[in-house]
Amino acid sequence: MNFRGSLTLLILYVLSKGPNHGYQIAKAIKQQSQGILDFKEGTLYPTLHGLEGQGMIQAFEQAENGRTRRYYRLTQDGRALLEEELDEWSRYSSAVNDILKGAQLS
Amino acid sequence: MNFRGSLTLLILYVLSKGPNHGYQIAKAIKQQSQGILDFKEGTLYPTLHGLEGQGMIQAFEQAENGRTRRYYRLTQDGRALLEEELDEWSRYSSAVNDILKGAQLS
DNA sequence: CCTCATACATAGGTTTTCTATGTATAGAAT
DNA sequence: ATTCTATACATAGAAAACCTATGTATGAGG
Repeated sequence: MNFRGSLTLLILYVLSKGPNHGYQIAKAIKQQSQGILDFKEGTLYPTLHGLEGQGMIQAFEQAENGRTRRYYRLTQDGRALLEEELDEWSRYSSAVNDILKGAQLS
Repeated sequence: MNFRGSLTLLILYVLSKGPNHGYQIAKAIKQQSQGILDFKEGTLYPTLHGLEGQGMIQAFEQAENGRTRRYYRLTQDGRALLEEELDEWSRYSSAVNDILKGAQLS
C-alpha cells in the first residue's frame, strides 16, 4: 500500500525513537505495520535527502560490521515538524472517519 | 487540509447515500468533517469526470429551482470500488496507527 | 562461487491534488 | 436597479508525493 502523504510523519517518528539509518527505518515501518506499509527505496532515499536539506534530520556516518552506514538523527526543527504532523494525522484521520461514520469498516 | 488519497473514497461514500451533484458532494464532505476536508473545485470536478469515465458513477441532468444540475449516482462497479476503498482505508489507517502507537495523539 | 539480504542512490514517469481563472445564475441586500 | 454572495460547473497548468526500474556495492551463508 502507498504512503498517502504520511511518509514524512513515519520517518520522523521512527527517528524520534533514536538515530537510525535509511534501510533500518524502512524495515521498521514495514515490520511494525505488518508489511502493509512497505518501503520503496526510490521513495525513501529522496525523502531522507529532502528532510536533510530542510534541516529536519541530520546525517552522520557510522561504521558498523566493517561497513560505513549513513545514520540520521532528528533535529529540533524535525521534532517540531513531527509534533505538527502527528497533530495533522490525528485531525485528518478523525475527519475521514467522521464522514465514514455509519459505514461498516471491517 | 488535503485529501491525501481519500477523495475518491469520500465521493463514492457520499454517493452511496443517494444521488447528488458535485457542489453538494463537496459541501457534505466539508460540513461532515467540520471544515477540515475542504472542497477544491479544481480537484472535485476532474475527479468526478474521471470516475464517470471509469464507469464508477453515472451522470444525469435534473432541473432544480429552474436550473439544470448535473447529478451523479453510484454504479455497481462504483459500489464495488467503494467496498474496496473502505477496506483499504481501514487497513491503511490501522497500519499508521500501529506505528504511532505510543505517540501522544492529541 | 553463488545467492541473498543489506545498503544507498538516481533517472524518469505517473498519480493526485493544488492554484488560478472563467463562466453563469439565483437570491438577498442596499 | 445594482451589487454582493452563494451556488454550480469547468478547464489549464503546475506542484507534490510517490512509484517503477535500475545500478552499484558489501557481507554472510550455503
